Amino acid sequence: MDTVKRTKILQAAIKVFARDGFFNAKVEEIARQAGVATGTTYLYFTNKDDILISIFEEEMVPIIDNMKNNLLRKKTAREKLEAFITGHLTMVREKPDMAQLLELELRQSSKFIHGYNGTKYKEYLNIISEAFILGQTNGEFKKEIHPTIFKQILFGALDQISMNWTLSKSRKIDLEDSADQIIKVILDGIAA
Amino acid sequence: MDTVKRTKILQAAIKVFARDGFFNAKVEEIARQAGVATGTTYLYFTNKDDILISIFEEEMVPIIDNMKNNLLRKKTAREKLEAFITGHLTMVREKPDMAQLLELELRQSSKFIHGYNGTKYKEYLNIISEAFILGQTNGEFKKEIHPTIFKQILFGALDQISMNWTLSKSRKIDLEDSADQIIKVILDGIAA
DNA sequence: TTTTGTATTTGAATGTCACTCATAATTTTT
DNA sequence: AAAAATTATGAGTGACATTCAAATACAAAA
Repeated sequence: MDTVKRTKILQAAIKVFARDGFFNAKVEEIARQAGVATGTTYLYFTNKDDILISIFEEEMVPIIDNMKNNLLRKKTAREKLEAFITGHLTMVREKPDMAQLLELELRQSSKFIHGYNGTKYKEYLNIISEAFILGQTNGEFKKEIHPTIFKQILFGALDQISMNWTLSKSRKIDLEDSADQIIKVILDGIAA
Repeated sequence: MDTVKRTKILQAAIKVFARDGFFNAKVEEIARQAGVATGTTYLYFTNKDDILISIFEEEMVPIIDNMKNNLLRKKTAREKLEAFITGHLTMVREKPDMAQLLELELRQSSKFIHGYNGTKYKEYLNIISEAFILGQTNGEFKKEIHPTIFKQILFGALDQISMNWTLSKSRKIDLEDSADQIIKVILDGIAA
């Protein structure tokens, strides 16, 4: 297994998917940009979906790493969750192409939506629940909220905001601002 | 424009999409189930995506209607938001096929994700922000939170939970329970 | 009723890919 | 350097979505 060639194909795929979208991207074009024949692609990946999912799994590694390190530096659970929220949105703002791939294109892959047990996806979400559990243990957070549900709530909120920003042509909404608002709502609630 | 035939095709499409998924569904099969020729489908819809989006737009009408009526009966803004949350999850539980279509298949449509200015989608989300604005006006909710961001936070959370439930084979998680948790987190925050 | 005109329907044909596989090129082993 | 094993190639195949020339149904006029 030639790792160099595999990586070349993945890098080409990132470009092509970002430019044309997953659906319109042609495997032939990915191969061309990677400097290999169409068939070669299928020696390294089982199909087009597999290319996309592989991009996800591999791009998530440094993202998860980075996020975990950042949270390590924070003392309270609240600070950790705040760091997750701002960190996620900063990532979306600074790497919009990658964000578009992970947020939008990935969801068009049938294989991803159904039956995909993405380890990296789970790992990313678990950063949230771990911080939350810490907060429950040390008395910062309410005990009656289930960590598994909480991580879905927070991630769902973040994801929706990110997606909207990525989709909006103008991108006039300030993501820093959105981060503050999410923090306020989720951590403090909306009651006056 | 034969409305009867159009409806027949849409009904057939709902069945086929629910059974085979959007991606695997064949237009020929939809036409067969509707009792028309393949080409006829294209007299009523511009393409496969258009069929799916039309289903969405039309199925959303009674859902939106029903939701608005329910909220009308509630007095406080908090009660309205609670009703929205439980209403949405009840719908997901009681019409899982339709939920799967609206939550999962729809997002695999490239046309829907990009550039789709879904009126009905917006209308549904706006129910949230209207209730929220009411709460801000009458002093129930904090004034510093932007209604547009709030509706995305709440819908994102709801959607994530719904999607997970729909995807999970076992469906062992109780959606009633999830509703309570979302209400607690979003309305009251997580601080102890 | 027949004819002429119009709107609707049909399904075979077309075009576009994802994916395969027989052949070729390259590398490794003997 | 020949044989064996591995890797790469790209023309070919099959599966649809979509189209469109021809057929059919329908309606209005004669």
